[in-house]
Amino acid sequence: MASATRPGSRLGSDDWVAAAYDRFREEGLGGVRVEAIARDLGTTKGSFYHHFGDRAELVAAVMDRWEREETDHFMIEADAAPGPRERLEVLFRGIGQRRIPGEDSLYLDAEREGVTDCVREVTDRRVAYVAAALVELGIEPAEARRRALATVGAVLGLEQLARGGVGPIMAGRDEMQRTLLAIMTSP
Amino acid sequence: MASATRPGSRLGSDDWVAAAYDRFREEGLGGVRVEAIARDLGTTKGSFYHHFGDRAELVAAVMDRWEREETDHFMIEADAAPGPRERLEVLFRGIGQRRIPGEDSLYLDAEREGVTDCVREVTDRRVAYVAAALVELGIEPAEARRRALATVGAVLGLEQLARGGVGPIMAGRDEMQRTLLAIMTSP
DNA sequence: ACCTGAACACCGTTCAAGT
DNA sequence: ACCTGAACACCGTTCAAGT
Repeated sequence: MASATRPGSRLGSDDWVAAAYDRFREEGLGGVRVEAIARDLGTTKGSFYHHFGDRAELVAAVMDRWEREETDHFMIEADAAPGPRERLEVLFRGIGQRRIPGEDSLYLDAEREGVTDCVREVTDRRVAYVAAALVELGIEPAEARRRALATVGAVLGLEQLARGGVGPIMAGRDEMQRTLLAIMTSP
Repeated sequence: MASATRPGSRLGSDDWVAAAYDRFREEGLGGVRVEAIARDLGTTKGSFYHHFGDRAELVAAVMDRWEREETDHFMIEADAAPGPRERLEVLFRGIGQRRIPGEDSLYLDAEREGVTDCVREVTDRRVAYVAAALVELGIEPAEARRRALATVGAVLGLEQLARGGVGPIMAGRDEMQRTLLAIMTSP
């Protein structure tokens, strides 16, 4: 395991978070299991409860790190784009994309794991960013906000459908993004 | 439990499905647990494996029944609407709605539970129905198909966001539906 | 043909006992 | 202050033994 620590030394809560994050990266939140991580660390699951109240606390710590590290990359990328239209293209691509395998099921897992607030915050930021771009394109703020919500919702929903294998989505991903962009920016 | 059978009599696989469906209704697929259902039926979990190969088979049977019973209601309702526009309104409302608590997490659970094919089939039917209504409104078939996908995706995605509590979605559900309808039917 | 009871492997959580 | 080891309750799955 990537996070194996020098054996013999005692563990801190950060060691548990690091090992948990490794598992999240590859398997999603479902992979963040106390007993399995204890195995990764070469210790017993009993010792876990000297660092955390329960598994939910560990999951929350993992999500904190995820939000800090993996969340704003494509907004930074979009900022470099010349105009609002190009910015939207980058955003559409970015919202639907997953950088690490663990993110694949994040929206699916968030509710069951009690981390909807974290995911919501990230989504809020994205909606606001899309809305700002639409305002730049001449759409009035209230309508832009509604369309931004619809857009982000559509990208997430299509992602969901694509995983379910509905129709030609997987094949026509770019096509769908162009369609969305055209519809959402129409006057 | 609703499905408690006359005690003493032996059980058939249909008894297991009935009891499982009761649990699905109230708790979703996550509630379909062999040991818990055995308790509901007043038997042991060991006996379950004389009727099914594994839990996945039971889950598949539950989904079969769900697809037969809960899936086409709002299309029938929509058929009664006077025109395509009214039909779309009924559809938008219907797609986002859940009739039983267990459906709340269906899209979330489908992948983990290996029942994406069933959900996909239902979604396919809905996309086709929306596309047909858009064609009736004068949009050419290929574009109608793309927009129908975007629409169903958006409704599902917004549902997901609403559960996560993003922004004013919960408050402005009707408003979002009107916005979607306006955007998707624009020439 | 169906069922029971125990077993096993995997979880999360608690806690007495050790260092 | 941290850790181990065993325990408990909950899962899915298997299987010998019973009816």
